[in-house]
Amino acid sequence: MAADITLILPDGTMRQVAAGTTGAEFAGQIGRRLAEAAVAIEVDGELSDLGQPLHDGAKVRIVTRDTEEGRGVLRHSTAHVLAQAVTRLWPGASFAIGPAITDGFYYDFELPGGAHFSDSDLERIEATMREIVAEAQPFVREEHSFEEGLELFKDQPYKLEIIAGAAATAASTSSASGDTDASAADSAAAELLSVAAAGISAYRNSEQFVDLCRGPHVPSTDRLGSFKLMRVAGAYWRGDEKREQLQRIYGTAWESDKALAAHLHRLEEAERRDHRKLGVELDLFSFPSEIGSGLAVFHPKGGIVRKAMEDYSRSRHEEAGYEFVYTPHITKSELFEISGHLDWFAEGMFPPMELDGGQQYYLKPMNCPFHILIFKSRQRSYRELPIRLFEFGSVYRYEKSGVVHGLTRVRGMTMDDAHIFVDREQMVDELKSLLVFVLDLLRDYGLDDFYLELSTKPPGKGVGTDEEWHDATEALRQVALSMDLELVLDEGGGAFYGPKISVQARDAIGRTWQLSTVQLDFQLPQRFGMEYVGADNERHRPIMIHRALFGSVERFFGVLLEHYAGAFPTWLAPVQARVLPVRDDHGPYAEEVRSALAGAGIRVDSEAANEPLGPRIRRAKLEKLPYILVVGDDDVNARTVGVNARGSERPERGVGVADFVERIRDEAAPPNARASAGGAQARRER
RNA sequence: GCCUGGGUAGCUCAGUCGGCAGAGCGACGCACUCGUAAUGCGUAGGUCAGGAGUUCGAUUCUCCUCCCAGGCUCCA
Repeated sequence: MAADITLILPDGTMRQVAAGTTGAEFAGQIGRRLAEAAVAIEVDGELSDLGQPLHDGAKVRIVTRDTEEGRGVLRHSTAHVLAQAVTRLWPGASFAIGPAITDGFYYDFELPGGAHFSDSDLERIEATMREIVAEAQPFVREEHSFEEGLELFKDQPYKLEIIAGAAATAASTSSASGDTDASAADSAAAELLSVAAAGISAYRNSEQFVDLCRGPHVPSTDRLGSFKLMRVAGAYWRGDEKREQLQRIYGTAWESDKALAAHLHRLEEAERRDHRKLGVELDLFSFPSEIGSGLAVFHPKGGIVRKAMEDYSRSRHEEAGYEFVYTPHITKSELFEISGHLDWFAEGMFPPMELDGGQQYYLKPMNCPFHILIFKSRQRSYRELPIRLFEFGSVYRYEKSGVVHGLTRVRGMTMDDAHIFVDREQMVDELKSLLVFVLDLLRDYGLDDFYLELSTKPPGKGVGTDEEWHDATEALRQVALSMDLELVLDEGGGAFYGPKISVQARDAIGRTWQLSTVQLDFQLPQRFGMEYVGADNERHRPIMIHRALFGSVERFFGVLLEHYAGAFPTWLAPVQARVLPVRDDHGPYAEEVRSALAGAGIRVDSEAANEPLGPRIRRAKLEKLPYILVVGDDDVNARTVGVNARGSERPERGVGVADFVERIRDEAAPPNARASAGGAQARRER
């Protein structure tokens, strides 16, 4: 007898269902498989529980478990199960927030009596979670007033704080919704706040367990199961280092065991590529503890790779009109007083050393002031501009002990740093050619999947004229668009001294790295009183562009190492070919081949036949050499080599030595020196 | 900087409830002379991260320092 209601499907079609139909029932009417895959329903653009009755005229879309939204629901629901398991095992535990995150979820806890989780606890917790899943507990939504909420969670101090915050927000109705706090913890808490404005919602799994939450959730815990707890970590309440430090448990959850297994496999793959691990295995670099945290030494093989990277960069910079400069590693404090670094970057600097009767000297954290002094060393004319000063400049930054990480976050590094000084008219063209140059060069190193991020003027602050900001920002934007790359706007995210564009690269397994930055600076020229004499015979202030392509050589080395999983392309490989004589008496011929290759500029070595061929091949493969050349009786007779190329199915036999030299010589050359013109620049010019 | 967990041979890791330190791989030596991802035998290799304390005795227990990992905070 209930009248029908009409639902609007995503494709615009209408569907009549009985009044009071829930999302779950609606999904069931469309199909059993859809009902099984459903975890939530979007109603008029908002995610909602499947158990909610639908209203007339609702625009609905079933959210299935194998979509990002669906996984988010699964992960969030799994986080609740985690919290329940912890409260079962540790009665009296407080739980704070537990959102879904990329690939998984976490929940923050405080255990009674200052207890803490250990790794073995994760197994116990996971076992308890599986019990809760097996119990098929429903997720029941409850709506409460703030007063009821305070009573309901009276033993949960963190929940009380969230509710109190929500009540306060609700009270000041017009409070701006734009909290731009970026930390995950805060935004997770903020989401709870915003939906709680009219009271609070909670989800109850059992008599004992209820959690403050906006939802939606899966109908029952038995819809969960493809999860794994990953690790325990510390985290500050609300991301504030002055507040309580809670215990955070991270987990991952997926729509199926298969998807979970695939994720775990991806993690293993990433671990296999970890540059710290490869650095040891391939004997590239190390971090001797005698030197100190975050300070790397490059071994000979790493040195070859690094030198090849740097040499190529130098050669391209030379072509692009840069001039090379060299500056010292330490300086009197005066320089950084003028630049302002001591005002706003002192924490990131090593403490000063006191010399010459009280004079303070600092290790440099940046190269820019030095390059400015080179500019200022004599009077400059507009005819000289643009001036492009390049340096592989070593800088030292006092990174806090907890942030040092492999080669990607170090305390001593070498920046491929350049500063370009231009006048207003040149600025736009210079930025355009610069971005083209940056992307070309990165492509030559084998990265080719980029997106750009443009950071614009922070509201209410900023040195330089509006016109300068506008021109520079527009130039950056135009170039970004003309590169046919995705452009992400970071509105108002620029530094006060100028707009910035950064190049983000995706590596071979899809991770993104922030690499190059191009930063306009309207401030330092002013602080240093930089000038040039213009065509009008007046003095003018140049505009300064800071730019680093690699970021730091160390970091870029680490990125490339992971991108290639240690298998560097031939031109970067520490050893490009190894000659293996099959038997002792092939040794002299092997040496002849080695010498021919070495004479052609190839980095080649050989390994005598002290062992069977198999193990020697294996060793060379583990070292990820591009080419293994096997020489035996046939080759000695025919003046050939057997070529076992990295990545090829089967070795080639009977390749003439001269033919092989021709072939590898091209590959071994840097991209701009190849006969086949393989460089990105050459490709673009064709 | 904070939280938690670590540091044992070049690498990966056992082990020691406080009583002479172990394996595999690698290195080195000898034998094998071999056609595309692990030949055999043998040898060497350790201040159990460093320092202090407790103890008859400390790699093991306690404290401090250094270094590493995963997070949090930070990344101008």
